[in-house]
Amino acid sequence: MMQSRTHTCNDLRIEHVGASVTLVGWMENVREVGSNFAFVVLRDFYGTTQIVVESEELMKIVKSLNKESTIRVEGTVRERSSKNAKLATGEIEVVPSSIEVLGRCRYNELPFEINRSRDADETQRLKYRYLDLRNPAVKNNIILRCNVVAALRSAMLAHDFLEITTPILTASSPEGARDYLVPARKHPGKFYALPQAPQQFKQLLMTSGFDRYFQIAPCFRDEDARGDRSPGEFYQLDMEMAFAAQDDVFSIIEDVFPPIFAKYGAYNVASTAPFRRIPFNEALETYGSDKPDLRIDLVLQDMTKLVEGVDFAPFAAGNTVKAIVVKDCDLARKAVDKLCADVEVQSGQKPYWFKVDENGEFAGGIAKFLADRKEAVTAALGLTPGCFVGVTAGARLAALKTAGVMRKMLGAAVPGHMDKERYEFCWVVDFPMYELGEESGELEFCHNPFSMPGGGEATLDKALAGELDPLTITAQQYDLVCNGVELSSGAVRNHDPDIMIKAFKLVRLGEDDVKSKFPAMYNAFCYGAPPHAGIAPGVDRMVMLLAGEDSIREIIPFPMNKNAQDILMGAPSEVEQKQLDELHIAIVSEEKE
RNA sequence: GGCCGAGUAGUUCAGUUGGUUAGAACGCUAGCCUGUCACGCUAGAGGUCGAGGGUUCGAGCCCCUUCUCGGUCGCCA
Repeated sequence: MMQSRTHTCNDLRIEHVGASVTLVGWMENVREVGSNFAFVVLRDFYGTTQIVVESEELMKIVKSLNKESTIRVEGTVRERSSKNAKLATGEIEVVPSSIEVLGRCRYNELPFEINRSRDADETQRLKYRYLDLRNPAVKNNIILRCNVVAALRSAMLAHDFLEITTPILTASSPEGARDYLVPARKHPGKFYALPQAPQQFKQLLMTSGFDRYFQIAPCFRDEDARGDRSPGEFYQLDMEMAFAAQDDVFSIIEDVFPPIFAKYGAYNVASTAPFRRIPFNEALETYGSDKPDLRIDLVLQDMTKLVEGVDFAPFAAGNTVKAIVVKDCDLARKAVDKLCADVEVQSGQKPYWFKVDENGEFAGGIAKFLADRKEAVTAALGLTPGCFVGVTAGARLAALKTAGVMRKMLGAAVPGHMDKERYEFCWVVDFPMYELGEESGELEFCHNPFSMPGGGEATLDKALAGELDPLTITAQQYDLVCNGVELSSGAVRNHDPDIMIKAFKLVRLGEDDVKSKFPAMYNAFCYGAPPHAGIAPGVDRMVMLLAGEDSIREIIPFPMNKNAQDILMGAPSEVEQKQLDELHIAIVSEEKE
């Protein structure tokens, strides 16, 4: 057993003094403090241990090695004459009798210094991810991920959920995100698709009589990346419950999540079960977002009526005007301008502002437009000297969303309005079932056509009879939101083929469309389906929140870059003509305009 | 695809109004150093300033084009 070790680099303590030990690991650093005298820092997965080299012979070996080579050290544990309290193994050192080279590092200069890899350029880090991951600060996020997944799995099993895997090669689905397609060799011209989510399979499992299903499910969507959205693939804690309603799903999640956040989170948990439930419309009106960050204590106020008749174009009749009042705000003019510019970049709409000076007078920004109604505005918004008022105006949704962006930025910029170091959960409920398509102007499904409408069949009947505006129909659909991050989306499903047909009829689709678009599910539901509901929290985003990271790439072992490329492995790549031929695929060169 | 930002030594960055030989820190190489632990000291090597074109007596800096990366919007039932 040549490469076995007696201890890890985090094991040895003062009580081991005198023991003969064998350690293996990476040569992290060499500190030469004299001729034929040096301290070698040996690092393995578990920690670091100091090796003291005192002989000419061993010094020769060490000097012949580049840092990050792997070595095997046999020697004796000795008490240090100068101890290092910052290190777990800081009271001892190992005096080697032999040093064996296991894996030579061929380069004396690395692409980045291991312990500072997080400062390196991201492309560089991804290209040398195996070196990046040697950095304990990087590696720890992956360990955290493993622990969280294990905790989720055991919590779900404890709640009597069965983990069932579903196909990775499946059929392309007509709705939703862009699919990743896989050509079918045995079926020229036909394609498999990688699942965007196991949605239909889990609903089929419910129909099959499995009462509680879950899966740490890989999902594939060919859509562009974001800071909190990895391109290509991600993992969900996908779950579904038969004979269940919204509250059943909520209570499982409220049972499973808080202990895991408490144990593994970077911050203390703030929310306890039951989480706050905020109807979609209220979330939009109060926070300007359907994923409100409840760590921020600022709320939106409506001032549409207050500014009626004001001669300022954005306040024109028909527009919605929202205000965010920040008390005791001492943002400098420069900071205000910067904040407004940032809001405009993120929301695509210009925000406005004014201040209340120490005499209660309006000053700066759009103050002059409001001078004639100072008292009314002061009273309605509850303004006091020292207030900063952010104002947004425009079409209702645009004004609300811009205000939402401004709320987040003010919360982050003005001290005292956001306690970052906690987790604030809430459920956003009662999403609208339908919306008017931006291009078509026609009624369309807002989100998931599989959701049960609020009020069920009766509501749809009324809408079909023209007695009810379909835009007021809510779906029994819910989002789990934590710190302004959409952790999860779920719904009570529509398990009744008749109600399904009616739901589709409202968007001008017939029974045939339902059957042809979702044949397996439609047919299955015709054989007696249980009412069922579920949810699918994103594992990557959850770990990101727990790790306190801002980029999703920090918690993925081998992430792709923004452009969905794996720099390390060189994917996507060209393939051999033979492979294309087998798959009946011809590449058509892109025409340049 | 739109908008914004970035690209200078192995790495992270600075580089003034366009003006001599493009700098620093870390890393690397060599030498010195027997208690360092971000070791220290001395010396040294290391640059297609992303690429292409233009303006100019002169471009890292100004203009145009282009590539790459990041952020953001679109997109993500």
